[in-house]
Amino acid sequence: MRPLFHPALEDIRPEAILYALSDPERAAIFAWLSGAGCGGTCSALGQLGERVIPKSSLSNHFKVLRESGLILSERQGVEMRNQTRCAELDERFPGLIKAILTAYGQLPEQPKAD
Amino acid sequence: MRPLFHPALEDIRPEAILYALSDPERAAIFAWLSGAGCGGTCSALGQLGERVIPKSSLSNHFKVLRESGLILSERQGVEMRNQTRCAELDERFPGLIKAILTAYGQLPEQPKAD
DNA sequence: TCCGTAGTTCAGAAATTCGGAACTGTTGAT
DNA sequence: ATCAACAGTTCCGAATTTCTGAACTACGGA
Repeated sequence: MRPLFHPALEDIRPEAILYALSDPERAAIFAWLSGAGCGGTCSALGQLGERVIPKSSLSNHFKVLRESGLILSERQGVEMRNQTRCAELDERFPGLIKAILTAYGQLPEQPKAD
Repeated sequence: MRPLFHPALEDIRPEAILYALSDPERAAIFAWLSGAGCGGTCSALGQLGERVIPKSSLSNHFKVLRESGLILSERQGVEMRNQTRCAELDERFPGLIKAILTAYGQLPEQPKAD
Protein backbone atom coordinates (compact mmCIF):
# COMPACT_ATOMS: atom_id res chain seq x y z
CA MET A 1 0.00 0.00 0.00
CA ARG A 2 1.38 3.36 -0.99
CA PRO A 3 1.94 5.88 1.78
CA LEU A 4 -0.93 8.32 2.13
CA PHE A 5 -0.56 11.68 0.49
CA HIS A 6 -1.68 14.83 2.26
CA PRO A 7 -1.18 18.22 0.62
CA ALA A 8 0.55 20.96 2.60
CA LEU A 9 -1.80 23.74 3.67
CA GLU A 10 -0.45 26.14 1.07
CA ASP A 11 -0.92 23.60 -1.70
CA ILE A 12 -4.62 23.13 -1.05
CA ARG A 13 -6.65 24.40 -3.99
CA PRO A 14 -10.18 25.73 -3.74
CA GLU A 15 -11.31 23.79 -6.82
CA ALA A 16 -10.26 20.55 -5.17
CA ILE A 17 -12.28 21.36 -2.08
CA LEU A 18 -15.36 22.34 -4.04
CA TYR A 19 -15.05 19.28 -6.20
CA ALA A 20 -14.67 16.97 -3.22
CA LEU A 21 -17.69 18.44 -1.48
CA SER A 22 -19.83 18.64 -4.61
CA ASP A 23 -20.63 14.98 -4.11
CA PRO A 24 -23.39 14.78 -1.50
CA GLU A 25 -22.13 11.45 -0.26
CA ARG A 26 -18.67 12.84 0.31
CA ALA A 27 -20.10 15.97 1.86
CA ALA A 28 -22.12 13.84 4.24
CA ILE A 29 -19.02 11.90 5.22
CA PHE A 30 -17.15 15.13 5.82
CA ALA A 31 -20.03 16.55 7.83
CA TRP A 32 -20.10 13.40 9.89
CA LEU A 33 -16.37 13.64 10.54
CA SER A 34 -16.81 17.27 11.54
CA GLY A 35 -19.48 16.30 14.00
CA ALA A 36 -17.96 13.13 15.45
CA GLY A 37 -15.01 14.49 17.40
CA CYS A 38 -13.26 11.13 17.40
CA GLY A 39 -11.35 9.92 14.35
CA GLY A 40 -14.04 8.31 12.24
CA THR A 41 -13.25 5.12 10.35
CA CYS A 42 -14.75 3.71 7.19
CA SER A 43 -16.49 0.89 8.97
CA ALA A 44 -17.78 3.08 11.78
CA LEU A 45 -19.55 5.06 9.12
CA GLY A 46 -22.13 2.44 8.33
CA GLN A 47 -24.78 3.89 6.15
CA LEU A 48 -25.46 7.39 4.93
CA GLY A 49 -29.02 7.78 3.79
CA GLU A 50 -30.64 4.89 1.95
CA ARG A 51 -27.80 3.45 0.01
CA VAL A 52 -25.11 1.10 1.25
CA ILE A 53 -21.87 2.50 -0.13
CA PRO A 54 -19.57 -0.19 -1.53
CA LYS A 55 -16.29 -0.19 0.31
CA SER A 56 -14.21 0.50 -2.76
CA SER A 57 -16.27 3.61 -3.32
CA LEU A 58 -15.94 4.54 0.32
CA SER A 59 -12.20 4.13 0.11
CA ASN A 60 -12.17 6.36 -2.92
CA HIS A 61 -14.29 8.99 -1.18
CA PHE A 62 -11.81 9.14 1.68
CA LYS A 63 -8.97 9.38 -0.79
CA VAL A 64 -10.57 12.33 -2.58
CA LEU A 65 -11.23 14.08 0.73
CA ARG A 66 -7.68 13.42 1.85
CA GLU A 67 -5.96 14.53 -1.33
CA SER A 68 -8.04 17.66 -1.61
CA GLY A 69 -6.78 18.59 1.84
CA LEU A 70 -10.08 18.27 3.69
CA ILE A 71 -9.13 15.45 6.00
CA LEU A 72 -6.15 13.86 7.66
CA SER A 73 -5.96 10.06 7.63
CA GLU A 74 -3.73 8.03 9.84
CA ARG A 75 -3.40 4.31 10.15
CA GLN A 76 -4.04 3.17 13.69
CA GLY A 77 -3.58 -0.57 13.90
CA VAL A 78 -5.95 -2.24 11.52
CA GLU A 79 -8.10 0.75 10.90
CA MET A 80 -7.81 4.23 9.48
CA ARG A 81 -8.63 7.20 11.68
CA ASN A 82 -9.83 10.25 9.85
CA GLN A 83 -10.21 13.77 11.09
CA THR A 84 -11.00 17.04 9.40
CA ARG A 85 -8.46 19.82 8.86
CA CYS A 86 -11.12 22.42 9.60
CA ALA A 87 -8.99 24.71 11.76
CA GLU A 88 -6.15 24.90 9.22
CA LEU A 89 -8.59 25.26 6.36
CA ASP A 90 -10.40 28.12 7.96
CA GLU A 91 -7.12 29.94 8.21
CA ARG A 92 -6.43 29.49 4.53
CA PHE A 93 -9.99 29.91 3.23
CA PRO A 94 -11.89 31.91 5.83
CA GLY A 95 -15.52 30.94 6.23
CA LEU A 96 -15.52 28.51 3.35
CA ILE A 97 -15.97 25.20 5.10
CA LYS A 98 -18.53 26.54 7.51
CA ALA A 99 -20.57 28.10 4.73
CA ILE A 100 -20.57 24.84 2.80
CA LEU A 101 -21.59 22.75 5.79
CA THR A 102 -24.31 25.25 6.59
CA ALA A 103 -25.56 25.14 3.02
CA TYR A 104 -25.86 21.37 3.14
CA GLY A 105 -27.30 21.48 6.62
CA GLN A 106 -30.32 23.35 5.31
CA LEU A 107 -31.47 20.30 3.42
CA PRO A 108 -33.59 17.62 5.08
CA GLU A 109 -31.07 14.78 4.65
CA GLN A 110 -28.77 14.12 7.58
CA PRO A 111 -25.82 11.76 7.77
CA LYS A 112 -26.65 8.87 10.09
CA ALA A 113 -24.17 6.34 11.36
CA ASP A 114 -25.35 2.93 12.49
CA MET B 1 -33.56 26.75 -29.39
CA ARG B 2 -35.12 25.48 -26.20
CA PRO B 3 -36.18 28.08 -23.67
CA LEU B 4 -33.58 28.60 -20.96
CA PHE B 5 -34.14 26.84 -17.67
CA HIS B 6 -33.51 28.63 -14.39
CA PRO B 7 -34.17 26.86 -11.10
CA ALA B 8 -36.33 28.59 -8.51
CA LEU B 9 -34.39 29.83 -5.51
CA GLU B 10 -35.71 27.06 -3.29
CA ASP B 11 -34.72 24.40 -5.80
CA ILE B 12 -31.08 25.41 -5.89
CA ARG B 13 -28.89 22.67 -4.47
CA PRO B 14 -25.55 23.22 -2.79
CA GLU B 15 -23.95 20.30 -4.64
CA ALA B 16 -24.84 21.92 -7.95
CA ILE B 17 -23.22 25.18 -6.90
CA LEU B 18 -20.08 23.51 -5.63
CA TYR B 19 -19.86 21.40 -8.72
CA ALA B 20 -20.31 24.37 -11.04
CA LEU B 21 -17.64 26.36 -9.26
CA SER B 22 -15.24 23.44 -8.88
CA ASP B 23 -14.13 24.10 -12.44
CA PRO B 24 -11.63 26.97 -12.33
CA GLU B 25 -12.68 28.15 -15.77
CA ARG B 26 -16.30 28.37 -14.72
CA ALA B 27 -15.34 29.96 -11.43
CA ALA B 28 -13.35 32.59 -13.32
CA ILE B 29 -16.34 33.31 -15.54
CA PHE B 30 -18.56 33.65 -12.50
CA ALA B 31 -16.05 35.89 -10.76
CA TRP B 32 -15.86 38.03 -13.86
CA LEU B 33 -19.65 38.32 -13.98
CA SER B 34 -19.67 39.28 -10.31
CA GLY B 35 -17.17 42.00 -10.97
CA ALA B 36 -18.51 43.36 -14.25
CA GLY B 37 -21.75 44.99 -13.16
CA CYS B 38 -23.14 44.92 -16.66
CA GLY B 39 -24.63 41.73 -18.11
CA GLY B 40 -21.62 39.92 -19.47
CA THR B 41 -21.90 38.07 -22.74
CA CYS B 42 -19.98 35.09 -24.06
CA SER B 43 -18.12 37.09 -26.65
CA ALA B 44 -17.31 39.96 -24.28
CA LEU B 45 -15.49 37.42 -22.20
CA GLY B 46 -12.60 36.92 -24.56
CA GLN B 47 -9.92 34.93 -22.90
CA LEU B 48 -9.48 33.67 -19.37
CA GLY B 49 -5.87 32.83 -18.64
CA GLU B 50 -3.82 31.21 -21.38
CA ARG B 51 -6.33 29.07 -23.12
CA VAL B 52 -8.87 30.20 -25.70
CA ILE B 53 -12.08 28.49 -24.65
CA PRO B 54 -13.96 26.99 -27.61
CA LYS B 55 -17.39 28.52 -27.91
CA SER B 56 -19.23 25.25 -27.51
CA SER B 57 -17.42 24.78 -24.21
CA LEU B 58 -18.19 28.33 -23.23
CA SER B 59 -21.84 27.79 -24.02
CA ASN B 60 -21.80 24.71 -21.87
CA HIS B 61 -20.12 26.56 -18.99
CA PHE B 62 -22.87 29.16 -19.04
CA LYS B 63 -25.47 26.43 -19.12
CA VAL B 64 -23.99 24.73 -16.07
CA LEU B 65 -23.82 28.04 -14.21
CA ARG B 66 -27.38 28.84 -15.20
CA GLU B 67 -28.89 25.47 -14.32
CA SER B 68 -27.10 25.33 -11.00
CA GLY B 69 -28.78 28.61 -10.13
CA LEU B 70 -25.67 30.77 -10.11
CA ILE B 71 -26.56 33.06 -12.98
CA LEU B 72 -29.52 34.47 -14.84
CA SER B 73 -29.35 34.53 -18.62
CA GLU B 74 -31.57 36.55 -20.82
CA ARG B 75 -31.58 36.93 -24.56
CA GLN B 76 -31.16 40.55 -25.61
CA GLY B 77 -31.28 40.76 -29.36
CA VAL B 78 -28.58 38.66 -30.83
CA GLU B 79 -26.62 38.20 -27.64
CA MET B 80 -27.12 36.69 -24.23
CA ARG B 81 -26.82 38.86 -21.16
CA ASN B 82 -25.74 37.08 -18.03
CA GLN B 83 -25.82 38.27 -14.47
CA THR B 84 -25.20 36.59 -11.15
CA ARG B 85 -27.91 35.73 -8.67
CA CYS B 86 -25.61 36.66 -5.79
CA ALA B 87 -28.16 38.53 -3.69
CA GLU B 88 -30.74 35.74 -3.83
CA LEU B 89 -28.08 33.12 -3.27
CA ASP B 90 -26.71 34.83 -0.21
CA GLU B 91 -30.16 34.71 1.27
CA ARG B 92 -30.44 30.98 0.70
CA PHE B 93 -26.83 30.04 1.47
CA PRO B 94 -25.41 32.77 3.67
CA GLY B 95 -21.76 33.54 3.09
CA LEU B 96 -21.24 30.73 0.61
CA ILE B 97 -20.63 32.61 -2.61
CA LYS B 98 -18.47 35.21 -1.00
CA ALA B 99 -16.31 32.61 0.72
CA ILE B 100 -15.82 30.77 -2.55
CA LEU B 101 -14.89 33.89 -4.48
CA THR B 102 -12.52 34.89 -1.72
CA ALA B 103 -10.92 31.46 -1.75
CA TYR B 104 -10.28 31.68 -5.48
CA GLY B 105 -9.19 35.28 -5.17
CA GLN B 106 -6.26 34.25 -3.05
CA LEU B 107 -4.62 32.50 -5.96
CA PRO B 108 -2.39 34.38 -8.40
CA GLU B 109 -4.55 33.72 -11.47
CA GLN B 110 -7.06 36.43 -12.31
CA PRO B 111 -9.80 36.39 -14.91
CA LYS B 112 -8.91 38.82 -17.65
CA ALA B 113 -11.19 39.94 -20.42
CA ASP B 114 -9.73 41.19 -23.66
C1' DT C 1 -33.62 38.25 -49.00
C1' DC C 2 -29.00 37.56 -47.83
C1' DC C 3 -25.16 38.14 -44.71
C1' DG C 4 -22.77 38.36 -40.33
C1' DT C 5 -22.72 37.72 -35.54
C1' DA C 6 -24.03 35.25 -31.05
C1' DG C 7 -24.79 31.36 -29.24
C1' DT C 8 -26.77 26.30 -29.22
C1' DT C 9 -26.98 21.52 -30.41
C1' DC C 10 -25.08 17.29 -32.10
C1' DA C 11 -22.05 13.47 -32.08
C1' DG C 12 -18.03 10.92 -31.45
C1' DA C 13 -13.56 10.74 -28.92
C1' DA C 14 -11.40 11.12 -24.55
C1' DA C 15 -11.49 11.21 -19.74
C1' DT C 16 -13.64 10.16 -15.41
C1' DT C 17 -16.34 7.58 -12.14
C1' DC C 18 -18.25 3.42 -10.19
C1' DG C 19 -18.00 -0.94 -7.94
C1' DG C 20 -17.09 -6.09 -7.66
C1' DA C 21 -13.27 -9.05 -7.01
C1' DA C 22 -8.78 -9.77 -5.69
C1' DC C 23 -5.23 -8.11 -2.89
C1' DT C 24 -2.35 -5.99 1.22
C1' DG C 25 -1.32 -5.17 5.82
C1' DT C 26 -2.39 -5.71 10.71
C1' DT C 27 -4.05 -8.07 14.91
C1' DG C 28 -5.17 -11.89 17.64
C1' DA C 29 -5.74 -16.86 18.30
C1' DT C 30 -3.87 -21.49 18.21
C1' DA D 1 5.07 -19.63 13.16
C1' DT D 2 0.83 -20.23 10.95
C1' DC D 3 -3.73 -19.16 10.26
C1' DA D 4 -8.00 -16.60 10.11
C1' DA D 5 -10.51 -12.43 10.33
C1' DC D 6 -10.93 -7.80 9.52
C1' DA D 7 -10.10 -2.89 7.53
C1' DG D 8 -9.14 -0.84 3.80
C1' DT D 9 -6.74 -0.46 -0.98
C1' DT D 10 -5.94 -1.51 -5.72
C1' DC D 11 -7.22 -3.25 -10.17
C1' DC D 12 -9.80 -3.16 -14.16
C1' DG D 13 -13.84 -3.33 -17.13
C1' DA D 14 -18.44 -1.08 -17.71
C1' DA D 15 -21.08 2.97 -17.55
C1' DT D 16 -21.30 7.76 -17.37
C1' DT D 17 -19.67 12.32 -18.16
C1' DT D 18 -16.98 15.86 -20.35
C1' DC D 19 -14.99 18.12 -24.25
C1' DT D 20 -15.03 20.35 -28.65
C1' DG D 21 -15.28 20.78 -33.89
C1' DA D 22 -18.83 21.08 -37.10
C1' DA D 23 -23.37 21.97 -38.25
C1' DC D 24 -27.20 24.50 -36.99
C1' DT D 25 -30.66 28.19 -35.16
C1' DA D 26 -31.90 32.90 -34.02
C1' DC D 27 -31.79 37.63 -34.56
C1' DG D 28 -30.64 42.20 -36.68
C1' DG D 29 -29.10 45.13 -40.34
C1' DA D 30 -28.41 46.37 -45.25
